[in-house]
Amino acid sequence: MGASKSESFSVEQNEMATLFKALSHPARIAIVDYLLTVDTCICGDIVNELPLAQPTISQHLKELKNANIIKGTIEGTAICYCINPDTIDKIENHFGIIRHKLKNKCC
Amino acid sequence: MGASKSESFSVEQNEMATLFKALSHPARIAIVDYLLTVDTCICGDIVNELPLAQPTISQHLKELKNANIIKGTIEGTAICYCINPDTIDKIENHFGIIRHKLKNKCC
DNA sequence: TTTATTTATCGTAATATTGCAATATAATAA
DNA sequence: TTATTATATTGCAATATTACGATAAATAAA
Repeated sequence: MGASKSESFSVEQNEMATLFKALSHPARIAIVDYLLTVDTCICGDIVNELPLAQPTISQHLKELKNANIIKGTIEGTAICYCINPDTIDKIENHFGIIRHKLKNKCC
Repeated sequence: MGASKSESFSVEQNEMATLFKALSHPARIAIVDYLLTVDTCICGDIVNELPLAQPTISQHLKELKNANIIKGTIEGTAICYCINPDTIDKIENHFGIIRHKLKNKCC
């Protein structure tokens, strides 16, 4: 094997797993961190900030975009990236539910 | 290649990526979900709840344990699992920081 | 048009993950 | 001791991820 048996789980479970997978690489965490340090949406100079080659960054950005964690808008030859607050809300909400359910537990 | 260049990123970035990786599989989300549906720590009958073989579940539990998302205490021949609220706090806090930083952004 | 700039895609090698049968380990019960 | 029960480990095949050089595509500037 090697492939996940994703069809065995609920849509919600797969959705959350997909979101977390998008955040499961230090380079992608670093990209999100960087997007948060600048005042406005930046026109992708992320390549200069991270110790990875341009095609690798492009690939990581694609994954973050596919997971709706970031948005990219074309600005001439460049692309402006920013974080999608809706997806952050979604994840926060997920942990809010976990936190609430944990209140009734023994630990 | 194939291996992550984790040494190129901060300890915090690697820590968060490791946490998210542990949650990046639907089976592991399902395990967390299940642990939240029962009133007390359950003595691992998770195998009966999920459509995966026992060694596969054991492997997923190991990954959740390594990431400190769940704790397991030996109870005779069985093991009682429960969610580690400290790690949930850690993740919630991470998104709290993101949320706070997003307040000053254009989007 | 030609050239430069920026980002995306292709191809591929190295490595990691997933899943499970078989087997091992550990604790309890008979 | 010898089962029995519950969980872990090993080994392996199938698949996915990561990284990057080479190259393509798209837009802007000269």
